[in-house]
Amino acid sequence: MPWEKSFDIDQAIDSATQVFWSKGYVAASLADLMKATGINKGSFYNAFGSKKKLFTESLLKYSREKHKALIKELSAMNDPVAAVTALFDELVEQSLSDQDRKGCLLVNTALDLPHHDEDTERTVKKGFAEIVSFFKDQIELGQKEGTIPSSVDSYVTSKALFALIVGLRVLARGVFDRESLEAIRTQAIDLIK
Amino acid sequence: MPWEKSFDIDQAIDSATQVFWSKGYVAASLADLMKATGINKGSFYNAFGSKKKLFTESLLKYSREKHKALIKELSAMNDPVAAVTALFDELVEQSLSDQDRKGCLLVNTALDLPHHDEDTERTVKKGFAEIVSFFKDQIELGQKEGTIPSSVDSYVTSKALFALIVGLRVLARGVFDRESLEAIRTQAIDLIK
DNA sequence: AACTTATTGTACCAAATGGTATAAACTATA
DNA sequence: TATAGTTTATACCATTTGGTACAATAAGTT
Repeated sequence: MPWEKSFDIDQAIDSATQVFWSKGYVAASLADLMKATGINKGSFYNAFGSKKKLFTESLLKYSREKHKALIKELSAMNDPVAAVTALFDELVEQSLSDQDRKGCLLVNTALDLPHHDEDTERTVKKGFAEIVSFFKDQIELGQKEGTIPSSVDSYVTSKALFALIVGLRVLARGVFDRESLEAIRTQAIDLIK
Repeated sequence: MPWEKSFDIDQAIDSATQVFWSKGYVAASLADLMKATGINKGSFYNAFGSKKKLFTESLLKYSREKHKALIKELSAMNDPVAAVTALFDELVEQSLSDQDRKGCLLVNTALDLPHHDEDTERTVKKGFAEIVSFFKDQIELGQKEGTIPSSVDSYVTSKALFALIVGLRVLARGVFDRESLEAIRTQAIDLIK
């Protein structure tokens, strides 16, 4: 085995993710991706096979590192109401502090789902299902603890909370200002009070 | 003034709208638009000036005819809870019956706002503001009537209801099934009960 | 019949698209 | 040192992109 790869493939995927994230799959050109990753065309196709395959890897890595990591952290709080509140707070702040208003890669991709393949559809659905489950788990945990009223329908409310997040992430891309985004947050938390 | 336009420009805009709606602005090519409208390239540029200008007209016409018309109709019901319920019902049914899963042109465009110009941003914001206002008006009307509890914060809840709609329209493009969409609807109505 | 305008078809444009091919240089192991 | 795989650079590919130019034709008004 001669000469190990001289560039960090993981870092390259991260750089590429930034491009897909801010431009979208179609608008992200090979030239953009090469520039961002700093990888030559030859090495690019040798390493990733195609633009599509790289996108798949980007999406998976994003889901794994951004989504799952956050959910895990929040679940560890062992305080359902605080965990849900923290998630909304985090997303509001994240959205407002991002100058590029990239939103969420999974949400952006979800809106474009009719133009993607089944692979992508599966990844998006799975990533989303994890968040809905997080909400459902937190609600049911809170109901056991007595911190969340038993009148809350965990099935209905977990899906609604998730829909609010999706709405928040879309509207944060240029329509809503801080005040309006915080209104969404306020109502969301109110759902489990 | 010789020879009036032989094709219906309004109908052409509608046909173009379908293309923008299902493919998105960037992915909608001139070839697609010419094929859909049945208009030759020469006439196309003579009539619309550019792809961008046609998109602007499409967006305005969509907002005018689809959004404003629906809101006006619902407001005329003079029954706030029923009007809000009807809006969510309508959107769930509309989303599920559309084979192409096009979603809402304004929502699709909103997610792409960072890549559009100020013209488009203004149109989207205005269209959305009208829906938020609709919710706010209905809530306040219901509170006067006594059909909606005064504990509801019309500012917060109108924005949250709108975020739910945006989430619903995104998720209806491939992630959520009927049951999940109806959960959003159920929670939405519960907000004003 | 003259004039004005709309329409159509075709040719053309430079630029960008995703992707392939290839040759040379480089580097680690055997 | 031979070898095998990685890198870079460049050239190339057909196709598509939005947009322009133009001549021919059609149709209504004066």
